Amino acid sequence: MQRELVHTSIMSSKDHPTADWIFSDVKKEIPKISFGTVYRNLGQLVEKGLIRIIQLDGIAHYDGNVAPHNHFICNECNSIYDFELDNEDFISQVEVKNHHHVSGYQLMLTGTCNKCNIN
Amino acid sequence: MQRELVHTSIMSSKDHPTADWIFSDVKKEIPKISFGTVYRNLGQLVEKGLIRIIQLDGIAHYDGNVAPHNHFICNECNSIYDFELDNEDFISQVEVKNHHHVSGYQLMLTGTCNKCNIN
DNA sequence: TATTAAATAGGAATGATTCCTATTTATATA
DNA sequence: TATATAAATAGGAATCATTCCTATTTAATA
Repeated sequence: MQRELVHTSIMSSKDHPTADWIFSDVKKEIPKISFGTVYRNLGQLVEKGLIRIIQLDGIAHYDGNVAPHNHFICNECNSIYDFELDNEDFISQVEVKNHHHVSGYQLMLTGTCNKCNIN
Repeated sequence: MQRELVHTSIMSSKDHPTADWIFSDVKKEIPKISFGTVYRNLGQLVEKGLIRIIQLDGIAHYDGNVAPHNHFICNECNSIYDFELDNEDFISQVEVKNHHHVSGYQLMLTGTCNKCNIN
């Protein structure tokens, strides 16, 4: 089943690949795979909660890490780094101050990563 | 100049309108305006820092509020609310722990807004 | 094995956005 | 003011990621 190949492709790439990249990658194993199949399986994997989708400048990236975490995008090398926070008090802040009920969030920082940042 | 009309259209809409919405809105004043003009002017306004762009499910929304603030998206009515935080210690957390240099960020919470949330 | 359901390839269709070009409008300069 | 130059525009074609459609293949089940 191609769905598993799509899944392992995402998991093995420690990056946050696009549908296009995944397509090319899986194609190495199954040359006849089609774009439709990749997208359909990506959708199903997202629905099952096995992967996450990250919209970046209007194009979708996929993330095999479904544990709660955040993303840092380097403006120079365009790498996407994961990071975790010690406390996420902004959730309770918003619930208390604005009386919304928060069920999810996405935090994305941008800047220069430690590799590009030549101090 | 149409650029100003595009700008005031965004400012007057207290929402976070899409290019499509802005196009329709400005069209009321200038029926001959084209999509190309709207997009070109939106791009220039973003470049000048007069508006901000928010990517949401792969389509661009525009925000006339350029002061630092965050967004809450209601899953039920799809409204986008602005909110501010008292402290944003996640920036220093990431700079200290991951040694990246942070120059900007985007925080987006999702959930049920106080209007949809019938307690 | 026969029957039914799910998955697939391939390509067409869609929709947001960008690009291109001839024309119009604004700006600067003599 | 008249003229040259630059910026802005309309309109539509082109692009690109994504979705949709359909005939065919594969898997699951009785």
